[in-house]
Amino acid sequence: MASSTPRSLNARKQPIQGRAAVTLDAVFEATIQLLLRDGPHQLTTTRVAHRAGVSVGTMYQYFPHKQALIYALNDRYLKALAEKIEVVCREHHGKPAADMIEALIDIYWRAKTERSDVTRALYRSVADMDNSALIEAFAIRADAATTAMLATASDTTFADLALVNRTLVTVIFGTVRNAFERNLTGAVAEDLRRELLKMCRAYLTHHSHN
Amino acid sequence: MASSTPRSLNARKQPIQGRAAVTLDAVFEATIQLLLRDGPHQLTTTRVAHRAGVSVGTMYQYFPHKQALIYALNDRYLKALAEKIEVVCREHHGKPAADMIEALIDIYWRAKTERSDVTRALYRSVADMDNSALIEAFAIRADAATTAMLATASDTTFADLALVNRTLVTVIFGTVRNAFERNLTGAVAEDLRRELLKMCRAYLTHHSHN
DNA sequence: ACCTGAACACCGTTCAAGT
DNA sequence: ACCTGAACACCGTTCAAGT
Repeated sequence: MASSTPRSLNARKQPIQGRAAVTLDAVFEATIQLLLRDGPHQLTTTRVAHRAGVSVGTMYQYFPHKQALIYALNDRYLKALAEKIEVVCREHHGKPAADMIEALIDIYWRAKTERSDVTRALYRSVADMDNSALIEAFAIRADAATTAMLATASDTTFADLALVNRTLVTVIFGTVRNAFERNLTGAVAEDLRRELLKMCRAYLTHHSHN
Repeated sequence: MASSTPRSLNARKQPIQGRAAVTLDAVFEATIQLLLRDGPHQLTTTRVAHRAGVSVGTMYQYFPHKQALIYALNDRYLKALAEKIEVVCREHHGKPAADMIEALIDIYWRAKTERSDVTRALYRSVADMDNSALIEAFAIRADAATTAMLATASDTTFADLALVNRTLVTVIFGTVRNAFERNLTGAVAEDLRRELLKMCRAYLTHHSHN
């Protein structure tokens, strides 16, 4: 009884009417813009509301608190990313395993790098919030997509598909994140990416040898 | 001239006298305890000061603002981690490359997992703060230690040591972080760790073949 | 020389009053 | 039915007053 129930991070209501959807879009847009321009520390509810052209009270109709707004923003981003991964995975069904891995590295890397300012802003915004549910939802979709893909590899069958898949996904996503955090760019980043691919391929070869 | 100079994240003064060092320790201890118990959102300067048994004003003598406190906390943690890595690397000079990698994975994994609550609290605390300087300082120390180690491998020489080293370090650290973020524990985590080692070894073999 | 804590500006959140 | 924004509690930060 001593522990307080955490407040829900879900949005308070769904945009059912068109007007509400427009309002929501404006709020999201204002949030990301302010996040990019001034950083998470300067992101206040008043400023978001003002930039979105609504009152604070209206914002609180859609988001029960500030964290829910940031949560929703990250949710949007991760859902779009999961979508991209699913598409690429589907496109590579039946291809050789090495090609699959290359495509996976490629899409994830590009998605994070294309708008590195947005990626960075979102990474930084997410702190001080319990984002495990977001991470898990994303991981489940990504795992499903890559597992389904790997199962159809034209040149390899895996004794333990789930294990190999989890390893590859964790290594790739983790490496990209870390490379990003370390600010590796340009030629250095390209080299790393090539080496990551080599590494994954060496792992695949090793597994098909067992 | 339009951009504002960011406030320094460095501590305001160094603890020169013994009393000050004690005070600083109390503040750090209070911070980590509150972070663990209530999370970063509930971490207020008033509460930290109260728990540390000092006044807010005193805290502001040592830290120019709240972020500097969190920055210093993470700095301590990363310096201790770098220290551990340096020790392990030194201990493995002259060993086979595969053993080196195993030791590196082991120490990093253990350091993050041993007090997973602390690791998680620090990850979450760091947001909304520019931590790139911290990350970079840590990366430089880790890179130096692992490069020096790999250069002495008894069974392998590397055509491009810097590249291989950067790849290994980025992959390992990134994977551990991602595994951690995905909340992989117990047998699943153990399996992943074993696979990560296999993968790094396969990569090493591939490189010595070239 | 160092510490204190009331005071200030501003933030997150609410809710009575508007339309 | 939905929106507004003044009001409230509380936070980060300062600084005159203490020792």
